[in-house]
Amino acid sequence: MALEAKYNAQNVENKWYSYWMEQGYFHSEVDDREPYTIVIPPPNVTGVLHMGHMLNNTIQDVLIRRARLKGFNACWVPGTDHASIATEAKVVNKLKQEGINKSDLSREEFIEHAWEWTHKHGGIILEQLKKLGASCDWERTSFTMDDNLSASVIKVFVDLYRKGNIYRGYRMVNWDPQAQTTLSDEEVIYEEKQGNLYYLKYQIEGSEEFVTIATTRPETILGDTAVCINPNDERYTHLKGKKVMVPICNRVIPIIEDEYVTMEFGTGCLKVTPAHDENDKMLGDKHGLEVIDILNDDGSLNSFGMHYEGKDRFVARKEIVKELEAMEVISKVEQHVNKVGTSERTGAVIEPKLSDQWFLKMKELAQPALDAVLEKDVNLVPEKFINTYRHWMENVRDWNISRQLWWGQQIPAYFYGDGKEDFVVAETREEAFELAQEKLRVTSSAVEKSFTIDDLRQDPDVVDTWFSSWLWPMTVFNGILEPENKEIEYYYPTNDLVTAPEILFFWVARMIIAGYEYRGEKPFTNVYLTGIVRDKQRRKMSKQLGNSPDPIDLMNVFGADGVRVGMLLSSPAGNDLMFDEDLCEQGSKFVNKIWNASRLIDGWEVSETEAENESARKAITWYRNKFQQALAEIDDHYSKYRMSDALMATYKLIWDDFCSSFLEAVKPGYQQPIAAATYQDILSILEDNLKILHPFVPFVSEELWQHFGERTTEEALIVSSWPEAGDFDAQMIKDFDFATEVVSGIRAIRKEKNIAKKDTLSLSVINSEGASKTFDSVIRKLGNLSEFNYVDDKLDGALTYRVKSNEYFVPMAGTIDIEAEIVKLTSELDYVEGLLKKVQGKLKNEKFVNGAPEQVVANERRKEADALAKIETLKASLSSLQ
RNA sequence: GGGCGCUUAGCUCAGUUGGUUCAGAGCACCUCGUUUACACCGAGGGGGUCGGGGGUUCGAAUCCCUCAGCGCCCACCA
Repeated sequence: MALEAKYNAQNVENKWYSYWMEQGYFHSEVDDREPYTIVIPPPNVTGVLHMGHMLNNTIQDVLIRRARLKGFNACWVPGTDHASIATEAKVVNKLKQEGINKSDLSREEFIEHAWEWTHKHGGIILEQLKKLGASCDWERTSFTMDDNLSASVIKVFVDLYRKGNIYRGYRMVNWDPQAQTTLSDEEVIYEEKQGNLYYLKYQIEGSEEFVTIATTRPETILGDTAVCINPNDERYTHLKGKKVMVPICNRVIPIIEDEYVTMEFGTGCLKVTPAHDENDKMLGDKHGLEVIDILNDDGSLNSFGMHYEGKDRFVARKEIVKELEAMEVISKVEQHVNKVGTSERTGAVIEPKLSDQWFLKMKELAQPALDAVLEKDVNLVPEKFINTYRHWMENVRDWNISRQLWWGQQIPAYFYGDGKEDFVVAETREEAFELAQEKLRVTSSAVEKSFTIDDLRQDPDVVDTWFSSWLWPMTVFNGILEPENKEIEYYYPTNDLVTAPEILFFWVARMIIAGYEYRGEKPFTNVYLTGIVRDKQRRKMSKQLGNSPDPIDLMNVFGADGVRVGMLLSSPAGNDLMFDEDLCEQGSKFVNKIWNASRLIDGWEVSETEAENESARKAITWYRNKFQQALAEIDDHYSKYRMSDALMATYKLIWDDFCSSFLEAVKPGYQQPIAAATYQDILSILEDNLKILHPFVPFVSEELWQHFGERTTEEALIVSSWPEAGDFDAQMIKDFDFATEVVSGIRAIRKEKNIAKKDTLSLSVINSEGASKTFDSVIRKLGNLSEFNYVDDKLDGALTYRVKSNEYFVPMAGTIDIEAEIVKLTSELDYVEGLLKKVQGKLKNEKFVNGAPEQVVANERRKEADALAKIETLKASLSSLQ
């Protein structure tokens, strides 16, 4: 059956994806081959596919498909992340719409709702990836809340605790009043916001005098426990040792001295609120100040807020300013831009808050992970991220790993008493009970008889989502619970990780840390950092802006292959991708081109008796060389993770060399059959083309591959082989390029003289020793020449053109525009004479002749000789015309 | 405030150690062209003082200095 005139992406894509799945080509099992492994950056389980995923997963699929073709045991592990904050927020929202508050539910009930939500929405994104053609090993699909993954997280927590890496600390943390949980430093995004700087007067105790402080957060004055000045500030020497009264609450607080205070900022007097500012906390610790927390967990003021109790911090701020104004203690209000931390997940303004949290010491753990990258044991692509990585790792801070949420792995700490230290950490409640009893035996004279296992209270918090995903490359192979199982030993370390630079610290760095800690080995060898997908105005694509096209729609319009090509056309590693649908259109045009070229071949009548055409034979030899040259380039690009360049090299090979040159040179005349031998070679060339196309355009390539041969299930393109690299004859390729230039000359004349393609012409060239005659037959064919002669002298009354130093003549039966010809030749003469002058000037320069390498000088001399010869010819031509 | 990076054709980007075919590619644009795969096409063409200035060198997109603009990361002086 002949190929359809129009390529139907939808049908073809569904057909082959199903076939690939049925045949189990995506599935990998441990065997004798060398493994090639990628673990997917797990998208949020309830997320939907966006353009970032498209870019990311297209790259991964290209890598995995090429590895499969290269004979590796290719394994791409898919999965999803439970995304504790994001998912919990969605579930809370959904319940709210049903009139249910989270606080009305027990933990178990809430978790049940969360699972329900997960099962309903989870995995949609993975189904969408299938449409893109992602050749993941779906049998290995993992979820960060799977039993064994959760168990791994608990095991690691306990282990790190016992090693002394995890501790519980009363520390300043980032509090999200909306989600009512803490966040890690990395989850806080600082945004510049226009605010006010209020100058407030605090009365000095036992005096009518005032001291003026500056603050951006007047509502926190109720939590003030000191005013701080710089001891070197001569303006305030008289204040030393004095006390001041906080307006409204009239609390008397000391004036303390610390060089931390910047004398130039504001008034040089700083109010100190240890409960609500990290630096103030530091001052408070240093000077032994009281800590007064004025806020509730939801961001409203508590009883220390006095008559503002119950009011939100921002409402309270406005109202307190009014009250202070009325009291006439505001001396000035300045416009002030400051950076406000907001929650990555909820967007709420975060509040520094003191609380008991779990922390992981990072400094020591980070060291091997830092060395790994600096020593290129783990390669970051592009390398510019090494600096960023180093900077972060060298200054890494302890990681707050507890979250006040229910959706996630509950922290395996069990409290048995009311004291802050009355807890034990264990994998199970039973184990915890034993430990607790032991501890009680030590601390109290007798174990309390009434103390039972049910009296243990497990810490209600869960661990940070990243505390589960940092184990991902290990846990997907169950490498934590069973460190010596066959799979982890075979697949780990994985090869390439493809992800966004935004999560370099959240995830990538931590995976490297965990890898070294738990396997003594890196989790992956190469990290390909993609850019951010932006729109034409360089805005980041986001739901809120509504500037992100729906990937599914795109694939419906342009086909998955087209979109894949579109994603890769302009996205070097680490560079943002300015997405434009035109790129996808270009992609689908490319697919169309491949399709039509195949249709041409498909339509030929093959004849066993037909003699081989010389032009075709020569073109086949040439293309095989050209293919090898391109393949070397493509392989080189791949080795450097230059995906766009690999694609572009493939694109040009197929479009320019294969379609425009090769097919034109081999195609039989109208309704002529093609020689069987020629045809077979063309088919094998087509097959090689499909192989290198497959990673980029898996669907159309498989469709054509299956069309042009009877393929058993073992012979599908997806599991065929990447072409072997081989030598190529560079001179032959140059000779062919020369031939196409000769053809271009003919075409130019046809155009100039309005001679149709179908009318044959005659071409003559002055016999020159330098020129290769290898592709004369191709010139004849592509130029549609009736004859192609070598002559000793120039032909009169013929149009002429030059290619390099050869002069070509096309005898014209009709008349030539002598005037125009003279003008043309004269201007060319001018140009060459100018060039000659320049070259000779260079050669007269002794510094150049003596200083430049011989080759360069020789090249200039050659140019000079060429120019002189050309001038000669031009002058001769001119004189013959005049 | 500290660190890193970028600036090459209208757009997105290549340009390895300064030197031959170094000023390039794709797209866009312009001209011409549909009987024999493809107008989702073909054949041609125009377009850049390589951000500005200075320096090193026989020679600079490439090395150095400086100025301007842009971006990212980290820190967070109320």
